[in-house]
Amino acid sequence: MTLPHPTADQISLPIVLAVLGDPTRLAIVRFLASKEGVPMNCGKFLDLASKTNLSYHLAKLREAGVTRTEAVGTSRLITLRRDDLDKRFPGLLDSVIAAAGEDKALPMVGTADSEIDA
Amino acid sequence: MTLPHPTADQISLPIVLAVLGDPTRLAIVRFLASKEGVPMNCGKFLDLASKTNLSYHLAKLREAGVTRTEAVGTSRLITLRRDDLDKRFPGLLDSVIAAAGEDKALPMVGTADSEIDA
DNA sequence: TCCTTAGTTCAAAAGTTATTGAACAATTGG
DNA sequence: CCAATTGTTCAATAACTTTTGAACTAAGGA
Repeated sequence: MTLPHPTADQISLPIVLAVLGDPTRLAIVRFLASKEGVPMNCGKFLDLASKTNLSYHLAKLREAGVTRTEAVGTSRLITLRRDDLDKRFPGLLDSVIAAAGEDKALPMVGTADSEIDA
Repeated sequence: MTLPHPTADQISLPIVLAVLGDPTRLAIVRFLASKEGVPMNCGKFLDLASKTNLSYHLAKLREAGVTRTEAVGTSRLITLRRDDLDKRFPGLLDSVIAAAGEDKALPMVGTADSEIDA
């Protein structure tokens, strides 16, 4: 089962920028980039926002074409759409991730609690 | 006379992205980039929005640190803050401008009328 | 089957941003 | 001085976005 995603050519620059221009979503993207290749479920982001609110932000990221979300059981596996973003907007994702990596003001995933599992 | 601008280190990534995530402002930035070095006055952008609305969008760009605005007579001379943006977020401005350059959906400066003056 | 875990949906409330018009200020040219 | 040009401010409104809680669905394990 796959949720609705834009095709690569439907991805819009102003929408991507607006979606990344929110600290919570930028923190999500930074974390996805830091674990690139490893699909994350929504629970990984619970120190950024409530479950309901995360559902909202993750939908925004998916609808903008920034992330890909795959439903597996009751989970959603979330990955960056690096290939499509690089094709559409070369260099953009990398420069955003690099800049976000330096940003002490952004909220952090994994500062709150349990690094029980790896 | 200079209007209030953030210092280079006060420029915030999410704020810059949010400010660029608006089609009117992105069109302004694309036009500034296409004439880089040549300071533009507000009137150059009148085919994007009303005078009042432009004042609002140009203030947003200035307050975010994306543009520099210098008051000269009754005019405002507007330039991109490329040096500061490149220092803070290397590669970001270039990738945004390149992507915006391809974007047929963005509004255009100079499509409406008078190329009377150069 | 029943319970838990994982996440969505919905409607409401709160907050923010964009757009408008009318009135204003400041500079410049006649 | 007067009028035109250039742009700002203000208050109102419209339009969107974010956040919330309660209710819900769907899968998986005991």
